[in-house]
Amino acid sequence: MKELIEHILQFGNLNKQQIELILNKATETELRKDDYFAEAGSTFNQVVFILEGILRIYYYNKKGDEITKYFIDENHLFSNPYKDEPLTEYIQAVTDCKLIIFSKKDWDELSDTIIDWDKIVHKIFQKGMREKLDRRSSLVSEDATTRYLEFLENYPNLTNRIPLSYIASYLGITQQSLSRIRKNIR
Amino acid sequence: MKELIEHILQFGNLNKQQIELILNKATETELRKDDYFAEAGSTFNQVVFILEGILRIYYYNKKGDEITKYFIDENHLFSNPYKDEPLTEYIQAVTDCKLIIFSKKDWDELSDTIIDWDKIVHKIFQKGMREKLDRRSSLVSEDATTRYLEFLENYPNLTNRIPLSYIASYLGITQQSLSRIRKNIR
DNA sequence: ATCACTTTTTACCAAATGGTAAATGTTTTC
DNA sequence: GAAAACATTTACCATTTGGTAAAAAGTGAT
Repeated sequence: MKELIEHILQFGNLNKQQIELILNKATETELRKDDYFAEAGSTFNQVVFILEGILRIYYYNKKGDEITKYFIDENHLFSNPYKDEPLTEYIQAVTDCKLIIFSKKDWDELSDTIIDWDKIVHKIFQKGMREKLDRRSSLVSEDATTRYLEFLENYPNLTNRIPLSYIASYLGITQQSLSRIRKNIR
Repeated sequence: MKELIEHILQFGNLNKQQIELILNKATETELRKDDYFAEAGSTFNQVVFILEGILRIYYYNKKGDEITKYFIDENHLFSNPYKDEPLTEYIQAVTDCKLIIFSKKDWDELSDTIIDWDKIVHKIFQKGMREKLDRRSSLVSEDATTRYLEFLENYPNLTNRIPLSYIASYLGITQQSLSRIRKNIR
């Protein structure tokens, strides 16, 4: 659980008691490769920290293609930004995963006992959204080769752990195109 | 200022005193078409509400093309998600604008006197980021025609107020392509 | 090692988009 | 209202990407 606390401490200070409070509410769990953490149509009201592994968030467009919206990897927190609304996306384990989970209720109640909790949480998720937005922004305005190179920069340690087809669906191209691009880069 | 208060009230309750507190810190200002609200390299520490007009946020990619990251229009709040860091983007008025401005300091101090202020603010900006992310997501995975049609849905009342070249740079295509697409749709 | 299964690479042609340049249309300024 | 400045459309061809299909490479189970 050290990783989680270190992660949170980047966004604000906590004393030992407060850290205890947080850890008391945490539950560890695991996912196998290809398992779903959550599926479109369901709701999920949890806050999740990835100790190990990679998740991908994807949906289907009108043509029926799988579109990968983003990946989340080790040492990142995430939750459902659309609180009680049913999900429109699938959240799937790309590799085996170890997760730490909080119920949204427990997570929010921490603001009763930890001053600044709301501010810390705000910073954490604000940063997460910002990163996702910035990464996706450049996907629109560049050609496929550039997009792939930027993907390599943005997710340097994910490349060899994710099937090519997922990366292609993240970049908005076919896997054939991505394969061709890889070939031309070398 | 009514519009601003109504906007905030969508995200939480405020009594009359609290509304007063907020309005006391607000300053009105105007921008002319093509004026810059902020430029890359500068910092900006304000929270802005658009009473009238449209702003666009853009940057330059490696090739030197202007890339429009997003538009912000009437009745939306925004601030700089990268607090004290220098901007990498330009914020420009697409039309004449009327704005309400808070200094970041004043804005944040409201949390001393308004319980739940942090939570309300969190919700507001979370929603803003979510919208931007969702809108950009679909830009990656669809062809140019579909992207343009989605733009029309997402920003129905902006289409005729924004030059075609800005829309094209938002969609990640050339203005020639967009012109061709427009022609084919009719 | 072999088979079944999945993932990645190739190949071919069709379709979409980009680059350059010019023509047309619209707005602003004097 | 003419000239200048700016925005949009059109046209031509080059390049990139997609669609379909098949081959090759990789993986896991027996």
